[in-house]
Amino acid sequence: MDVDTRLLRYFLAVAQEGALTRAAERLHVSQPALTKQIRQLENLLGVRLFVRSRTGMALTEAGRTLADRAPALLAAWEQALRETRETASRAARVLRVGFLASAANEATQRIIAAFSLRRPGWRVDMRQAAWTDPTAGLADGEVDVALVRLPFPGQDALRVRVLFTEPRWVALPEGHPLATRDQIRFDELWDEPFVAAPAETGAWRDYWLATGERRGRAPRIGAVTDQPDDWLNAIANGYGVALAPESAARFYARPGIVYRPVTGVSPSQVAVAWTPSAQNNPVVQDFVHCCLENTPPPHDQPA
Amino acid sequence: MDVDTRLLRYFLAVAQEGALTRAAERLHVSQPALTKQIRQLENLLGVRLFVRSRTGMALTEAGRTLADRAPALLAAWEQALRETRETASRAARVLRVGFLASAANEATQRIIAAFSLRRPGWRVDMRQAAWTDPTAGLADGEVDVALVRLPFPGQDALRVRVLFTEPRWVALPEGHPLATRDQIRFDELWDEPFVAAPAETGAWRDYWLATGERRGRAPRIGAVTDQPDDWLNAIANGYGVALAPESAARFYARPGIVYRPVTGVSPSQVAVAWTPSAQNNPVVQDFVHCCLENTPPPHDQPA
DNA sequence: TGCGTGTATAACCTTCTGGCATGGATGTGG
DNA sequence: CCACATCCATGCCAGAAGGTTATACACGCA
Repeated sequence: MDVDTRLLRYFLAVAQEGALTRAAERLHVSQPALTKQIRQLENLLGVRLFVRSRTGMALTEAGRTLADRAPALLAAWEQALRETRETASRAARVLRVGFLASAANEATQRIIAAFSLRRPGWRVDMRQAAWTDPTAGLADGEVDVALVRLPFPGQDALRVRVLFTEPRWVALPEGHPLATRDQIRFDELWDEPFVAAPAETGAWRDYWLATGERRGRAPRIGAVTDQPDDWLNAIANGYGVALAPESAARFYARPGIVYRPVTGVSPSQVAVAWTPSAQNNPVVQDFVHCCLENTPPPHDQPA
Repeated sequence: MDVDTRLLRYFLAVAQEGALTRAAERLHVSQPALTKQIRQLENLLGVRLFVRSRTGMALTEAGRTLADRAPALLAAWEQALRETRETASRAARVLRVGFLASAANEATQRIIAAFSLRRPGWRVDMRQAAWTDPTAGLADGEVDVALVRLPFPGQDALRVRVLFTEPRWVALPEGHPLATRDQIRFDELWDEPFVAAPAETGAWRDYWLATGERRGRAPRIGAVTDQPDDWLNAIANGYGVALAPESAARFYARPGIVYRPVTGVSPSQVAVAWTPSAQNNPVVQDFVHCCLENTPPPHDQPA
């Protein structure tokens, strides 16, 4: 009786959403594909998991039983996966470092150099993560340690140390009325369309839309992108504006886009993060120390 | 990162056998198929799990890590599967009963009738198991309770009550020199070719070859079968002889085959078995009581 | 040199999965 | 009362994946 973790993920999504249509959306597959997969899972087990109705899909008792156990199964698999990868990188003397585009920026060079001095036999494998994964691969076990920006979903399950903070600016298309101003109040941007991160990034998306600083007004979404390049294009083409760390003005300068300081939004925090299981990995800890020693002050307190 | 339990099973088989060729045999797939699957698993994880050599496949450190965790993952899945199916059958008021061909024989009718009286609202779903599964579906969660013969592999993980015992006889082709004898000593059969169960049935196969009563002499295998019909044909066609419970003489009588009593082999035990998790399932316990009350004596002690 | 024991590759077939378009059932609002 | 929105199910097609057989390649050994 062989099952794919994919089937379990699909099943859980339907169980949680209570409807094929919404679950399909969340999973980025078409609704007919989900219909077929769920039916196949039921056939495989020989058990009806849902009762169908016009209002959606409701779990049967048996479905409830499976839905209760599936999350632990998936988590156990993820855990085994992480540990396997960690063993591999340790055996090969490779430290896998994930980073978000424009996370630590110029500090990165210094950190790597310092780490190379401290661990001469080790190689550093830098991996840039897509924006859809604000943990930069840490959640999947793709990397041992990551340079990230706070806050992000799942942050509580990881160990985090803040390295420094940086003001958030706004990126505007060149011809925008506000583009000539030296400084902009955030409330002036409330009604602007924003270029946003995909919905599945949750708290991350909200943070860069600054929903907390809008006094309850919903943001307008002009476009959704998940890569730096798409993001820049969307802004340059006038689909919307976007908040970005100050350093983006240097690292993502491009004709057609201007960056301006914004008041009234909290600064962005750059941090180094690792998994609890790497707490006792001396190489990871060495890297963390190199981060702390090669970035400007406010990195005393854990976040 | 989606994985199939099949991939984990394949991986474990190769890890345990230390060679693709032998593992492929055990898994009943071709060696090239296994080669591809293992490579795919490695690509999926981005980790080398084995070092290849002419002498076989040796686990890497990372492979060792995964091999240590995989059995628990598979067991957890099997457990969830069993519980889900059990919930389903309980909700539908169906008791799924597995049985081996010729397990309880004539007693079966009485047991079912008694159970129907005790649990009027319930339906009994009888499922005959293939000989390749001496647990009659209990191990996979296909059934809630099973009528089996002892001993079988995995018996210790289940709850078992012996119902009665039955002498083992021998089934011979009609023209066989011993076919005219009233009674046969087992040592007279030591050099006969036997019709055996498939190798993967382990202790079950050994029991019906009576390897324990051969004083260390290896049995001769004349044919391997996994269905009653094949088994009867193999014997009738003279590929070998086979031990069988006395009742087979009634239930599997057929021209070309004679059954004769054998001395020097222990009797076969017929038992009812259930999983530890069904220990508190009152319906299963009712069925067990019906078994005990509708079979001849020696069912006082748990086996 | 030929054989046995390993793994890898090639060519081919079948099954599975996903996407799109569409159908059927059932409420809901103008 | 009809048009529309919201569900899930079905049919059809393309591409990917798993399986099989035949064969290649590497090596130790008689």
